Formats: sequence, C-alpha cells, structure tokens
Amino acid sequence: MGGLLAQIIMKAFLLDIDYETQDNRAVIRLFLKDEDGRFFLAKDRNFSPYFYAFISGYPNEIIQSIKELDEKARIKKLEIVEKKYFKEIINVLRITVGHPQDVVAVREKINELEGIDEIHEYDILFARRYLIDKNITPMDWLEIEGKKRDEYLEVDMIKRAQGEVPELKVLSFDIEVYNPKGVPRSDRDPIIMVSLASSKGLKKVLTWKDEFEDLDFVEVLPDETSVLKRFEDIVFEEDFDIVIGYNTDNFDFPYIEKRLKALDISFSIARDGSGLKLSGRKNLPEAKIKGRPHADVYSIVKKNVKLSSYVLENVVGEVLGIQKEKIPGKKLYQYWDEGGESLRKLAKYSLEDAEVTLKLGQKFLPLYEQLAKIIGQTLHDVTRMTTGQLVEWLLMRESSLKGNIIPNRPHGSEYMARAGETYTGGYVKSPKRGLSENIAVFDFRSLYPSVIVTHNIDLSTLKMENCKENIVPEFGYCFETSSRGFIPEILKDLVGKRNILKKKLKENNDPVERLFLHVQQHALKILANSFYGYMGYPRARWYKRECAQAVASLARMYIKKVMTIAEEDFSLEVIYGDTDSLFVIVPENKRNVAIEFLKKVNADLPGIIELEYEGYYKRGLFVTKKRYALIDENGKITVKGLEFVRRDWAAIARKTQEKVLKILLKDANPEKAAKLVREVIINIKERRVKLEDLIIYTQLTKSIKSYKNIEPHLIAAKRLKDGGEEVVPGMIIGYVIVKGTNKLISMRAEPAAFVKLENYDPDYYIDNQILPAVLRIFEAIGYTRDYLREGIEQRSLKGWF
DNA sequence: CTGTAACGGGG
DNA sequence: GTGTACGTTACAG
Repeated sequence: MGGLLAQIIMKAFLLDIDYETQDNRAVIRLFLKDEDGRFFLAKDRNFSPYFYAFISGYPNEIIQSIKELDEKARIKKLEIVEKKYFKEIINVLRITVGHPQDVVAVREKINELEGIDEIHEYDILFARRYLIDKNITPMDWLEIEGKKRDEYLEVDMIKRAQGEVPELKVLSFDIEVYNPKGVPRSDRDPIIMVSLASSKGLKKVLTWKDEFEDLDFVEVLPDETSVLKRFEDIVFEEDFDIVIGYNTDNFDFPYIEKRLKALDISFSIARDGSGLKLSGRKNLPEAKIKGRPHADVYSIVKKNVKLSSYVLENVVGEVLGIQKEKIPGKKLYQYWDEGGESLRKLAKYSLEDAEVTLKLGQKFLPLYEQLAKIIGQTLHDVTRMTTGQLVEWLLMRESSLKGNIIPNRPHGSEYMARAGETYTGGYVKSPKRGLSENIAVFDFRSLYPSVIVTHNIDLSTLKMENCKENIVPEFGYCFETSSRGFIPEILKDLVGKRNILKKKLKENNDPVERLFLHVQQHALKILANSFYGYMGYPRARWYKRECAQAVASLARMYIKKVMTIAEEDFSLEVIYGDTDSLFVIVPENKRNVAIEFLKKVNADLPGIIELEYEGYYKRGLFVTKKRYALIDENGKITVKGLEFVRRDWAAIARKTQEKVLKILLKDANPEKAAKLVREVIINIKERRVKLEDLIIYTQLTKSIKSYKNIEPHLIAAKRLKDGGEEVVPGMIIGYVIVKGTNKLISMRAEPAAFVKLENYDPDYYIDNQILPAVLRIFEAIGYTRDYLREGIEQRSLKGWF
C-alpha cells in the first residue's frame, strides 16, 4: 500500500463506469477525463451492493433467520430503515452484501423466508446503482476527493460539479470481410480491411494486399493480424473517447471477436487493456469497450428516423443528403480477388462507410449526450435504451433520491396479465379514402404530457371511488389534486425546463449556441413524450393501466374538440386524424383561415397544450386508418403503413407497388396505375420477366434439422443441400415458387439456381405477391382484385387453346 | 383461429 | 452481469 498519500481534490468528466472484483468485493471504476482532457481512472471501494425486503413480524427474529441461512457470510449488514413506498412510510430491511453476485446468491432464499413479504431493488446493476446513489451522471463533471496512486485515483468523496462538455474524440470504423460464400465464415474468411475516420480528421484504411501505391490513405500491412494490431495501436495513440460504427453490435465487433479466436491472438482497444465485452440482450447483441462508450449508429438512426430501409446508403441519402455508391455484399470478395482498380474502389468504399457513419454519429450523438446527462446513465447504455427505459431510469433515480423504494419489474404471470390488458388508445378518425389535394398537417405532440400534468395522473393519486372532481369522462374514476403525484411532478419539471430552453432559443442568434439549445430541448421533448407510453408499457415498474387509459381518454376529448373547431368554426375539412394529429384540406385561398384556426385553438387550449403546424402536402392517398402516402411540394413521398421493402418479398412485387404509388401521387391517374399492374400480370403469365425479380430471400437462421415447421426457405435449403451445396445457418436462401401439384407453397420452393424461366408458378406470383402488394393501395380508390384482372383472363384463355 | 418463425443492419 | 428487444408479418396446421 505504500506510505502516506496526499489527499487531492479535482474536477473530472465522467465517460464510463463499471466495477471490478478484488478480494470478493466489488470496486467501482470510473473512467474520467481531467480538465486538460487527459484520461485517468478512479476507483471507489466504499460502495456496497444492497437490496431491500418488506417484512411483517418481529424484525429481530427475521434478522436472526437470515443470519442462519447465510452460511458463506455474504451478508455484511442487516438494518431496519425508514422508507417511502408510494404514499406510505414503512420500515424495511436493508440487506448489504459484498459483491453484486452475492445478491443473486441470497435474494431468493431470503424472499422465501417466513416474515419476508417482498424483496425490492434486487436487480439494479451495480454501476448504475452507484450513479443513482451518488447523484452523479455520465457526460458531466464531478468533483472528486481522494488519494493519488500510481495507476489511479482512490475515491473518498464524489459529487456533481459544474462545467461545459469538453471536446470528445470520436472514432468511426468499419471492417470489410472476405466472403466467397456470401455469408462470411468466421473460421476461415479473414478481415481484409479496417477503415478509420475520426472527428480529429483521421482517414485511414488498414489492409494487407499491396496494390495501393497511389492511395495515400491506405496503410498496407503484412497480414490480417498486423491490421488488427495496428487498429489497436491507433486507438491508443489517438486515445479516442467514443467509438462508433454501423451495425457494429451485430456484425463488426462479433466478427472481430471470432477472428481473434481463429487467429489465436489478443486484441484490446479498451482503456483498461481488456478485450471486447460481447453480450447478448436476447437476439440483440451489444459490444462494450471499457472506458470508451460505443455507439452503434444503426440502432440510433432506427430509433430517431422513420425510413423504409436502414441500409447505410439509404440512411445517408435520406438523413444527410449524400449519395453514396454501394458495393453489394455478395460481390465484395470479387473486388478483393480482382485487385487493381477494383481493389482501390473497395478501399475507397470502405473508407467512405466509416466517414459517413462518423457524420451520422456527429448528428445524433449530441442528443444522446444530453439524454445520458438527464437520465444519468452512460452514453453506451443510453444509446441502446428504448424511450420506455429512458423514462424508467429517470424515475428510478428520482424515486431513490426522494427516499422511495423502487417498485419491482413484473415477472411471469404478472407480465402476461398486464400484456393482456387492453384499453382504447388514441382517437383515429377514419380517412376520407382515395386521393386528396392540398393537405395541411397539424401535430399535437405536447398533448399527452400536459394531460398527465394538468390532470395529475399518477399511481398515487388514482382514486377509484367517491369521485367529485377531475373525473375521467368515460370511466368515472378520478385523480386527487390535493398534492402533486410523482410522475406529474417529474414531468412538470421536464416540461418547465424545456420551455425555458425554447424561450432562450427564441432570443438567441448564435448558430452554435442555438444548436446546443435545440438539442437540449429535443432531449427533454423525447423524454416527456414517452411518459404516456411508459405508464401503459407492460414491463414498466410504474405501470398502471388506469393511468394510461385516463390519458388516452382525455386526449381523445381534446383532439375531437379541435377537430370540431376546425370544421364548425372555420369550415375546414378534416380528412384524417390519428391520436395527436389532424389532416386538414387547405386550398390556396384558405391559407389564412388555417393560420387563424391554429391561433384560436392555441389560445383556447389549457396550460401547455399546443397544436403545431407539421407540414403541407400537395397530395395524399388515404387507404385506411394508419395507411396512407403523402407527396410534398418538392415531390418527396412519405409512406405510412404500406411498406413492402423486406427481402422476403419478390423484387417484382416491391417494384410494382412502388410504381403504382408514384403514378397515383404524381399523376393522380388510377387508370394508368391499373394499366401498369395489368401489364405486369400479363408479363408474369407470359414469362416475360427476369427470374431474379421473382426470387424471394429468406435467412436460414438455424440448422435444417432444428426446424419444427415446414417453410419455403427450409425446403429450398434441403434441395440445395441434396444438390451438393454446403448449407450453413445464417445463409440467405434465394428461392422461386414453381408449378406443381402439391398444394403447400413450401413444397414448391426451389433454390433459385435450379429454376428455369419456364418453371415458375405465375399464379403464385400474381395472387400472393403482386396483387396483395398493390391491392393495399388500390383498396383506397375502390379498385378490386377482379377489376385489376379484368381483360386478363380472356387473354390467358386464348393462350390456352 | 393459434403457434412458430422470420424480418431488420452488416459482408 | 443485481439483465436479456420489439413490433409486425407470413405461413402451417
């Protein structure tokens, strides 16, 4: 331990947190940056895992029986403490242990003891618990008092401090893999390139095939191992704070990990020198790098932008307006084999992937830095949370700080019961079917949070009987107003903070400051808007069906009222509305009426409820509730509920559907669209189609023998195997449905490579692919299956004779 | 109708 | 790691 160590006090910025085990005890590790931007590590040995038990009976007897079952002396302390649980003040038993795993070891035994009613807070991850209890947050400054040791700072005291977010170094990377069989086989197929792009301007491709004399961003190394080692070195040389990539949780990091095993080498880009920490959240893998928060931009984009496809090229096109070429995954290995110009093209493509991912990351990371700061968990974790989880971590922190016991997550039967409870959601006005022109969309987004605040909707204020005021219209129960509920209190605070930011935004002209204010208010808006969904989310700790139901009910009342005002007071036709939005016909000469309507509504609405103008559309096609398409004045098409972009649909179906939608929205000509469909049908019948447009792609997710059900891609995979092909799990099976006597579609699935143009089944493609895809749209204008087929049967009959 | 399996991104 | 997604679609039976 050494002699006397000087006590120091310093400011530090918190990037990441975890714990390590020393002498069977958990030690918190904080990954920090000092005020000069240098990384350092701090350790806190003074924090122990604990959980609570609700007791009935004599505390001393219960404590005695717990002591008796604790043979391995895991329990360090047993004490009775006063806590709040919803409205009650209760005495509970606090059980402190030495290590988080000790909680797992003792919690069930304790739960089953006589006199123990329930256990609580037994599943809160240790590092996350530390952040809550110390009231500190990642992506923010701390003041730490402790002793400086050689490798780290020993923490004695830690607390929140003030400061600006420092510049954080972001690395974006991408790997390319040799994949002659389509799916790369990690035991044989090497990583051929690692591309790096950083916020500090680094642009580099690491590879091991020497044909790059003219590309200065390429660094050629002897082999795959050297490429990975160089990747390691660069991460440490530049000491990046954040690592990002596209689909890195699911592909790049797992693949690197598998290659390390195959090559039998070590690899670390973590700040503590440890390897990658891969864990699976049931089909949703996650890669952790200690001390360097890792954000997978794919999962971030998916949560923030509604797109028809999240292929990187499409995302950067839609989100950044950058047109980027894609090398089809299947052909990638050919570029490597061909060498020369192809290889240089591959290197450029690979670097471009890392660069655009960096740009996407820089667009979204500020939002997640704010969310991390507000809810108080790491950037790594926050980027992987659903909005419900964000709300829950905020509530857990607030609840704990106020001396409350946190409610348990539902398990087994309780979850099933909740999931089975249904209630009426938002009000959806059936659309005026077909095509409409000049549509203004108004959005009601702050409706739900303000309903919760205004009506004080909370578990603790809910009153089922003897209601006199603040009654939920359709249900008769009410919410007490004498004191503010837990959730409305937090929500009011969030909304209040957001309003202050919005006010500052109005008064500020500095672009950089404005962007920062905007991101802050946006983070608060996302959180505030998630509370309603949270209360009705079956896995929520603070779930209450009656609360969610009440919010929905009151919101329906407000939106209907606004629709009535539009129609009765302003003679504006409302053609559609869903939950918090309304679609109104606003002809050119009525634009000022729409503005008056908006003013009037906002003047009348109580409190913070506000109707916003969302956008204006030239034309719209409305099919049914939640299924419509809009085209704006720039020709940009927005589609809701009609998408058919999955690879398990034949390309011909997707292409035809897209063409039909375009004709309807751009030309407003249903007959032209119907004619197009008839042409496609005839082409299919007469076999004037490309076989590749008929291929349906489905992934074989497990071995052939582990399938219980007969499925088309399974049968095709079997036939592929019988034909001598190697069939491995993960393979994408391309198949075509062929003619035959078997009535099961699956039994008529042939591997695409075995099918000739004369063999496919036209009826399947017409009835199961083309017609279902286009009928979704044609339904809206009253065109039927029969109408679309009109004139076609005769033609095919002629062909028959 | 219910139960099972697959979709997403990546190469 | 005091843990284990999600909402939706299609087909078989």
